[in-house]
Amino acid sequence: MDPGHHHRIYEFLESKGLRKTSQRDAIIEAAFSTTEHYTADDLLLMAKKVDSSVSRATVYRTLPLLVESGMLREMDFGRDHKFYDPNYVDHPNHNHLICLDCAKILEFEDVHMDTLEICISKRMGFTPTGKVVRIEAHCDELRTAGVCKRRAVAAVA
Amino acid sequence: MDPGHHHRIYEFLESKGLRKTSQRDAIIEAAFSTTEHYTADDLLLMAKKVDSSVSRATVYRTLPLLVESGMLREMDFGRDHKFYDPNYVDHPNHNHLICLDCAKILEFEDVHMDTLEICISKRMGFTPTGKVVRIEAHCDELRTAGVCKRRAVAAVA
DNA sequence: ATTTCTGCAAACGATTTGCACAGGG
DNA sequence: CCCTGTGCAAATCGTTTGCAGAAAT
Repeated sequence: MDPGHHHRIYEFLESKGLRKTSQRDAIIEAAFSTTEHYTADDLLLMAKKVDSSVSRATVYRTLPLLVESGMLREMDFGRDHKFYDPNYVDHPNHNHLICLDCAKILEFEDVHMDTLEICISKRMGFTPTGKVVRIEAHCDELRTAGVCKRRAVAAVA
Repeated sequence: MDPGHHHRIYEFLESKGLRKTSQRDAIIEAAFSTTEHYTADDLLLMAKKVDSSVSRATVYRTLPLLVESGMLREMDFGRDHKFYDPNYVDHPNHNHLICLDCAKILEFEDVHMDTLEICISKRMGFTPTGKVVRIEAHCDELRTAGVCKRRAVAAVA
């Protein structure tokens, strides 16, 4: 993973008078070692592989910090738990398309969407700071060919 | 409220072999007596005003039915609890703009947004069934005039 | 009569928190 | 040293569920 993530996070922590610890280090390393979305519990497992002394409580205490730093995004996919998305650092304006057939979550960026966000907000008398766009859809390939080759390819498009 | 809501819901319930009860009646009446968003607990309070025998359990058991019927929409506003939106019957494609200054939730419809949903999905090889768009923004009037007259006007635009 | 519904209260499960000790500055 | 961070286990709180009686068909 990009070690720049560590830098940026610790800059943020330092600016808040917070300390560098081995547990936070492990959690941060785990948090940005993937481009997949994960739950708090997923992250606990990943962080434990780096440093087995990491506890669930520390993960739950660190997550809000990562979110506040802007490096990690909390997501509501309408499921039971909260998910976290580490891809906003590299793609700050990306959106999600959820395949109803295989439950895969695809990410996409779209300039028109971003422009529209601003136009609509202005029209209503607002200045937007961000948006959440989630499209739910069925896979065409599955319908026509009976198979969904996409299952393996859930990355930023 | 429009009594047609009752009809449509009971049609749905009947089609599933479920029964018409006074508690469900009270909950349905409460659920569509407003255009505001509410939580399960809010709905319990509203339903109790109609029929005080309604219990929290029944509200929680009825909500998924209303959602499944398509008359009510479950919403994640990124807050603690789930919210429910009764306005999808009349405005099936509406979206939300959340004012970060007064926390009011404004609803809006936009054809371009709907078109874009389809274009983006098609481009990725999908056929969309729905979308969730949430814009977070600051009120211009509050910034320039120091007051937000909008606080009283949270309706479909 | 049969089956679904209901209220109650207990259970659930993800997240939060109080505490006493560990460890960074 | 001082003060923040940690693990543990208990608490929290919205939501779900088992059960025995009530109501619908």
